[in-house]
Amino acid sequence: MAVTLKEVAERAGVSRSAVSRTFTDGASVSAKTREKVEKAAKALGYKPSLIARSLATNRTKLIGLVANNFQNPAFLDVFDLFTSELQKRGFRPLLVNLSGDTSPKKFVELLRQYSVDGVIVATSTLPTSFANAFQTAGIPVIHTFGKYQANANVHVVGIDNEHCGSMAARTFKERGYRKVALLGGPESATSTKDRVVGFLRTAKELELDVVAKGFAENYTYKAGREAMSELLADASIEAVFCGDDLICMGAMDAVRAAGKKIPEEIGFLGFNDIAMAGWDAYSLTTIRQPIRDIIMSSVELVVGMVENPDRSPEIRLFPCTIVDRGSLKPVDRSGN
Amino acid sequence: MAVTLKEVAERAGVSRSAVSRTFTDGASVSAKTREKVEKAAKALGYKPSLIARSLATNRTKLIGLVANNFQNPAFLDVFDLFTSELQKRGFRPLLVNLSGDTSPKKFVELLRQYSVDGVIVATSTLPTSFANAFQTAGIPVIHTFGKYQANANVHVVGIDNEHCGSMAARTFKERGYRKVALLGGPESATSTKDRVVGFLRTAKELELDVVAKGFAENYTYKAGREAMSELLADASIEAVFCGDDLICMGAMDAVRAAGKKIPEEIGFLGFNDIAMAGWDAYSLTTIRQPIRDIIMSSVELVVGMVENPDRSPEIRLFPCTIVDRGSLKPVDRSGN
DNA sequence: AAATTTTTTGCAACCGGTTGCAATTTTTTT
DNA sequence: AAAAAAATTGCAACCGGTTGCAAAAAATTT
Repeated sequence: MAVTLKEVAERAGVSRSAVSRTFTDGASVSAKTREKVEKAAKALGYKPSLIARSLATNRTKLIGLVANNFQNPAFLDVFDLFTSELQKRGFRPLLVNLSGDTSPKKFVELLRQYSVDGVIVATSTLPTSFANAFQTAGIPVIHTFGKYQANANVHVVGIDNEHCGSMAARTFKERGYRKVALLGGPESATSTKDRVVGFLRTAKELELDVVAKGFAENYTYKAGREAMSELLADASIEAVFCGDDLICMGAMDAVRAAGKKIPEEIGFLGFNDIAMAGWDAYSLTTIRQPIRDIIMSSVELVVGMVENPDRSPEIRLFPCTIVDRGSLKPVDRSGN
Repeated sequence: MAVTLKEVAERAGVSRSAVSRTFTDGASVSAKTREKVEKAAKALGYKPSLIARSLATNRTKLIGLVANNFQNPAFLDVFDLFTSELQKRGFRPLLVNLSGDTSPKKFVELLRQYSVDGVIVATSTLPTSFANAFQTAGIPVIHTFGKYQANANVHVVGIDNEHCGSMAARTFKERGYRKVALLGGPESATSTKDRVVGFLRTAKELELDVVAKGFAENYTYKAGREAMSELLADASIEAVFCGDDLICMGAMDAVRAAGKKIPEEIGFLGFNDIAMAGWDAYSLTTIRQPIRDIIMSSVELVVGMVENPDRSPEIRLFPCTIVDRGSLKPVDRSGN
């Protein structure tokens, strides 16, 4: 069906190698042959088969993108950036939907069978061992949104979750809140754990009173709403730090349904800065995670690893920033 | 690096063909040989290389998924369902991000080079010629969310947009609205055009007064908000039919910012039923597009085409339904 | 113009599988 | 038990490229 190397070679009156070389960069062909080949190729509509090339070179230009959070709007950016950035560099994403199934083995096998050149594991809800499994199998891997570990043996790109938790506590202090609550994402996520640690530590240092603590079952509006309803029993909560914007919006609506005003009676601080956080109906003050930087960096790293597989593991952490909208009181200038 | 057929054959003491056959379903091998081979394969950790297989069989089990709307939450479901459904059937999605670039040629080349077995073009904002280009190139293609055309030469899966527009008009009539407005998505999208046609036709039949008409530049909250601000000049609007939930939410906030109450002073009818439509702050009455059915059907079709490429083109349209929440008045029972 | 160096070219083997075909083995029929 | 039919097996060619190597051609040096 498709035109092959051989046909081009025949038409151009050169060897198959010559044709191959004109389509391989870095290979040596004289200007004359190149011209003949290109003419013949154009006439025939020839494009080299990447499959055949992959077999011969043992490189596929395919990058596995494994994710398990297909329902969070934050992932729209992730998909958009990943795909367009890989595309720009001549690679292609092979999407793997992990939902539910978390045993690494199967996925390592799968991606190995497709001979992907590298893998980006984009999730914080999976143990670090998941990404490591690829490493062990000899597949270059980046753990995006992964957990920072001093003894890293895998590239990690993300944020310092502990520091972000701390930042949340400091923000509450600045705004004059005393009795605060924590409404985290799934308790098993490393990102949640780390933020909790940072938040509690700093809250203690600043003498904030953590009067309630809860976790949403997953990163959804509904889970946030439900978890908040339970927390609401404690009437003294002045502000809530949520582990995710979606959860936060659910929580806000639970609070409003209970007849409380935001931010007058209760304040909210979200996490991620998804598009909806800017919507009037929520106008959420939130901690922005620099998704763009994280993705760009991950792509750069994975492509780098393909070129140089035994580059030593790196940790890249990006700073988060507060995006101030209307769900927290303004900074308290009264002194204290 | 990886274990190959040959090594397994040697260890099992059989020919390479025998090994190949035990890993190809439908091939004939005796129970005895199969056992020997499987044992050797397990011991060696062998998995057949899909690349090599692809080259030999001219089948890759890769399905191109081309999309250009990575910012709409409606696409979260699309990605989730597509990937998991393909996965279930032993295929894999190769994602193509079209953002901006709309000349088919380049993408046909690209997907052809990767020898994808089929392509799903998931967009209503591209001319039908885009999907046709794959068809012409001999690549099985499904145009999901595509436009119904009597003289179809490409599989189309989606909804009857004209009918949905009509449905919107009827809904307004039922609820007792007279002066209505239309706030469509991008004017160039076939889905928008069709909905407008259906809406206007039925509005006329039912003697509704279409007092304003506008189009958002793209499927975003912001575009919706801006477009609505302009429409708002016409003070007589009683209800607005929006071409997309995101646009609709933007429009609602524009209206609220102008001090009008929803649904008392102005009603809204959205389109798609994204998760946020159910959020308390919007509680949007909307026309639900059965994404799940559409995707499942698309996947089934594309896989079907891979097996039987000259299956004749089919149109599959699924019914939309009204999801009644709080952004429209209840049905008017007063008689007219 | 001959000798040397550099560049270009084609040959042939290889990447890791599949598959048509003929030979062999096993099973069924008579 | 022999003959016929069916199932299994291995050989070898093939899928469509790449690449090391030696020969040939071109460019440079003497």
